[in-house]
Amino acid sequence: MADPAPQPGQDPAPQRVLDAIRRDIILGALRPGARVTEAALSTAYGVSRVPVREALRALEAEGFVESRPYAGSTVAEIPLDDAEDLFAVRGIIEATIARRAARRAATHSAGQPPGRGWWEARRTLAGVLDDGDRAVAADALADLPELNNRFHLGVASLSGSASLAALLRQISGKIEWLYAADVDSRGRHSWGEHRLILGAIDAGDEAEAERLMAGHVLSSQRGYLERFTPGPTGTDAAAR
Amino acid sequence: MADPAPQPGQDPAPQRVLDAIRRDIILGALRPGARVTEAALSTAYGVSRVPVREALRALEAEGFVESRPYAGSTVAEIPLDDAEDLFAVRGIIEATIARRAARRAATHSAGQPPGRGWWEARRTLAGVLDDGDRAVAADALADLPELNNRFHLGVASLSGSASLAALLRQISGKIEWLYAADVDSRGRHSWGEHRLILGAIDAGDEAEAERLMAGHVLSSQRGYLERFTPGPTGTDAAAR
DNA sequence: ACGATATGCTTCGTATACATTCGCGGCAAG
DNA sequence: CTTGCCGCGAATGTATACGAAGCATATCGT
Repeated sequence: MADPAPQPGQDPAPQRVLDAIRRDIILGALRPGARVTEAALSTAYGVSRVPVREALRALEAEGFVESRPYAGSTVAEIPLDDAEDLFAVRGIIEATIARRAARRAATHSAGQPPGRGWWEARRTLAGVLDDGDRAVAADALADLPELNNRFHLGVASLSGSASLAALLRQISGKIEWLYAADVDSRGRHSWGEHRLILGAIDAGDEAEAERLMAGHVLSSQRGYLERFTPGPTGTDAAAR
Repeated sequence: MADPAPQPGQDPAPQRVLDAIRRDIILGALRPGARVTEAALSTAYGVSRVPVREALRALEAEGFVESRPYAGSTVAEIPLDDAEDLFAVRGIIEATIARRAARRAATHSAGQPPGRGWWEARRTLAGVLDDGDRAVAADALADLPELNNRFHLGVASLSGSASLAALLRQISGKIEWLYAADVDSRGRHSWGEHRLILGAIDAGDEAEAERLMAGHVLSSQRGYLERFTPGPTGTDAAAR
């Protein structure tokens, strides 16, 4: 069947609201400390208060807003002081994910059938890499952060671990928040590493995949710290 | 003033439902794959469907249930295959938290005023340690997992990093799920280490706090693996 | 002038009612 | 006998309405 109307057109609405609010927070449209009221959001997005409530609850679980009963919700503070530690944790998570993905690829090469969504994830990943290469060639650096995110989430899908993928999603959002308005930063210099990582995964080389991913995240961290911390001594460079 | 009504009686209700459902999942009352319907939960807990929806959305963010639009929610699978990796990631997070807590304690000792909730968290932690010692002395091992959890979350509060605390909460829930019905396992042998850790934190010894916490988590992991994996070779010991 | 109390508004929490969609059983055609 | 289609039932998604709790401000008394 060609699925005459299988496309729901758009996600169920709480999802859209959730993504929209999170995007507004990450991109700075909603500043930390700002009060976010249900009524305002519901009118802004043209939905009822119930979906907004669910979205706020999810945002709270993700750490983007803080709520107190009967006291309302406010946008949380950007975790500037946690930058180094967040990068360190992300490094471990991503490296583990890469290793798991490589292991799974090796298992599949041995003849065992891959999981249900494996081929789909693998194909999506290939498309992401091609899109990224095109964006780099066209100097469309504004698209890179989004593609970068999709690449790393794609590798998480490849790893087959929902737990690790969820952790990555959470911490990745925080780090994206750190980059804030600095959109065109994670430039082309690290994009090329993606192909190497995926190559190691496809080859089933666990150690190499883990090593490459760890270095990839580390270079990202280096780029961030060089740009945002005042002094190299790194005492308390908090912009707080 | 002495806060005439500091005790709100009970948590706001969505919170209670959330904790109750999560507890049912972790303790096995709700088995993986089971369908969880809003109506059933609302009647079971005597609340409306809206708070149940919020709880389900939060559970989904935490990875305990999986939902598809218009298709309902089901209890997720226990991430048995992720045990090792989850412990590894948890080790990094907890060690980082311990180091941060020690750094903060050292800063405070230098004369700077602690954050708002610091003293409260520190006092709570002391109480948890005492309660745990009493439980150990009375052979009330059933209380230890809960106290263990409160200790580690307390240290997270001491670290002052909401981001790391949120990550710990998430991963800690997963690991608690792994232990499942094995309630009286994380026995007394590792409880005594808590006091050492807190001592290093109070002394402001970052390196020691980090080292002790890493070893503490590692011993917990050892205990888990020894109990649940069939063979020492560790091929594919998945109970799947 | 300062503080405590009281009042009003805003916001959250909950319940009820209606629209939309998915899954499944039955039925008919090949 | 298999296969495709159709209709029904149940559960989810959404909207609206109402009661309860906090917070801010204003007023009154000392």
